[in-house]
Amino acid sequence: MTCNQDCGKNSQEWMAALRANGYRLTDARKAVVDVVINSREVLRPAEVFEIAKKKYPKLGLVTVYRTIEKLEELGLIQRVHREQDCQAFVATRAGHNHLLLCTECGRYVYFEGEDLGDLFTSIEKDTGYVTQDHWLQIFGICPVCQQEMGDDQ
Amino acid sequence: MTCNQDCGKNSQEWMAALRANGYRLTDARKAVVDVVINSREVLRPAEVFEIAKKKYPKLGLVTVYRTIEKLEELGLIQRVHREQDCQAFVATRAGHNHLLLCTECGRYVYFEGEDLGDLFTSIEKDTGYVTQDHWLQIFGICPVCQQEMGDDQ
DNA sequence: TTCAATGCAAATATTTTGCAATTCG
DNA sequence: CGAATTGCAAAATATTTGCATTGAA
Repeated sequence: MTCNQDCGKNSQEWMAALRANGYRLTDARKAVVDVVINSREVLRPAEVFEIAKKKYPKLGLVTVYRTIEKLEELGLIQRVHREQDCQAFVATRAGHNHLLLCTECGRYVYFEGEDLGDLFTSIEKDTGYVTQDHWLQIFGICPVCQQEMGDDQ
Repeated sequence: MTCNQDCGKNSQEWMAALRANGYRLTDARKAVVDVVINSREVLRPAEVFEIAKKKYPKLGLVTVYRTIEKLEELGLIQRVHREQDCQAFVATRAGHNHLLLCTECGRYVYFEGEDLGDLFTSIEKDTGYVTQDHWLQIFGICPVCQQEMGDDQ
């Protein structure tokens, strides 16, 4: 089972990564991993829980939180910030990519960022700050939601 | 009293804006406005509360939340998202500017963004999304914290 | 004088922690 | 078998709401 954007990752690799870091492969973790890796949308813990519980009814919300914590620690997922919600996650893609997010449904795609190196250099000179990291995130409406919005009108 | 970056705004203007929108000018609001407009750092509601209470001891935390809500609604302040904290605010500056934030102390400066128009055009073509908005935010260490870190070592 | 605004207390919502039972390796 | 993991319940956080009192206009 590969992830939604052909990012080259699949749940077996994620489970292997967990194993390699000394974590056990439990059914609860498999359920959470499957949900996150296969989602086209950004998901919040409660959403992961609802979906994963269908595959693994014994699942507890606490385990979702704890599994997310480990996946984030291993760099397999990353937190996405949106205006009113900063506890959503997506599968990480290799390299420094940026997110384009649908504000209607949470569907996301990665895009290659501009080379902002020159900008950073000039900002460091102007401000005296040493830059460490940056976020570039774009919000919009995905094709599916455009279609649906058109249908409604 | 003007704000920390000579943004051209002062607390009287903010109070006038509140008044113009039908809100009353209370001592509690003056205290909150003064704190936010004069802060060099991004502040969370609880921090605003602690500082503003010194000027106006009767202040309640709830009033801070409610005042922040109104200031945001009027576009006088904007919410800042950071890795583990998305309920911090800064005075808004005119135009589309981006934030450079110190990860140590929360000090911030605005910088003029690149023109990302071309990027948006090409992304819309590639993905089928219609873009609406974007965040570009840089994290780093401010000159003051660089100094302090140097002193410690 | 009137009604918006306040501040307390209580209610919500979200995330974390303690712990006994379970399960992976 | 032993230790990591789980899931429940309870605790801790953060934010919002209800309401009687206060105070701006």
